[in-house]
Amino acid sequence: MAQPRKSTQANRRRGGPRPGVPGPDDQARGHHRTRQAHLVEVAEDYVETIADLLEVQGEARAVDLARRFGVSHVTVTKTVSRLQEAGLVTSRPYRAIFLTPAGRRLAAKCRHRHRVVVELLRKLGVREGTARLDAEGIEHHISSETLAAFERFAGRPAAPENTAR
Amino acid sequence: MAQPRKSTQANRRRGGPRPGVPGPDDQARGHHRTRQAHLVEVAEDYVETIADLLEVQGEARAVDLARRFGVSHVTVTKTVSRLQEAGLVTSRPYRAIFLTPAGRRLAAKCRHRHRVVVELLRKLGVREGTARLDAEGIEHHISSETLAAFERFAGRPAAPENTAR
DNA sequence: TATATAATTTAGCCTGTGCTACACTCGGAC
DNA sequence: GTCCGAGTGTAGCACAGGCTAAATTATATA
Repeated sequence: MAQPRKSTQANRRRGGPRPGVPGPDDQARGHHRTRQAHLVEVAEDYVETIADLLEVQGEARAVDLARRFGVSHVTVTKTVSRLQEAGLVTSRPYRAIFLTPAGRRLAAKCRHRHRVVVELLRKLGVREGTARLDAEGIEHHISSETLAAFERFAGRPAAPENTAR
Repeated sequence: MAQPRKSTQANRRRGGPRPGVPGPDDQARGHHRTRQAHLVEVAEDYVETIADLLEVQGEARAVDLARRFGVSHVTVTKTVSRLQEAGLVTSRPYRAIFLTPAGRRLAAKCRHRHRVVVELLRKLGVREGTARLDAEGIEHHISSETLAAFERFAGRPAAPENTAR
């Protein structure tokens, strides 16, 4: 009932064999996004979508966002009020939702990043629809360094066969 | 106090001008990951890390996972018990955590995907450390089609100038 | 003007993921 | 054989982000 235990626990305690493990700390830094960063993702998705709606139909309503995100309007309302506290959007009772300057800045940044990701995927041969879908998930996890790399690649003559541009 | 409203609501009701909007439904499909898929992400992160630990030190303990993820052991315990219910891991009180066959399969898949993403980023000129960090976020959001595209690119003579391979 | 309908708000519930504090086991060392 | 400390478990809290149901408001139209 206590087979594979002995050695390892002692090892850990004495700082035993930890060959090529990434190391507890920098791994933690990477994964620490798990919770905190999720809030950022949500914020980014919202401001991006709100910006879209504002552009297309002049205003963004909770019900529009709910349809876009596939959630109930109640969920949207709660999230929007959090974003309002964060200073990204403005909303008054029974009125549409608009972006603050900070919200507009964030939206612009997200949009650009989103476009870059889509273009990269397209250049790699991913179909339009899939590219858009995947980009929505990927875009939130791209550092500025990676974004720059994507821009370099996407903004180029591209791969041999896709010379069509 | 009610300027930009009149027209738009009427428009929406009558199915008015919705120029190039992605359309409520397919957008929703894309964003619907927001909640449900987060569970998948967590599961993937856990099995991947557990697989790592098993390989390196023969067993995975809650405290190791907690250190890796930068969370408390309590959080790990709760998540692990959920994963156990999902049939991905096994764990007995005061004992180490192991993977079920399903967990091993998932871990293998994630690992491969992770490696592909890192390689792609490297080929695009992203530094090793950044590539690993970004890959952790990106890997959960790439479809099989995109994965295939990444593999094609990462496993090829690469771009014109990088003909070194 | 009155009313019907769509949108919004509010209240209340659930689950996931995080925490601290405290109790308990297990294994190794004395 | 006991005891100490690291690792685990449990209780209880907070908050994000889902939901339904019921009440309220705004707008367009009859």
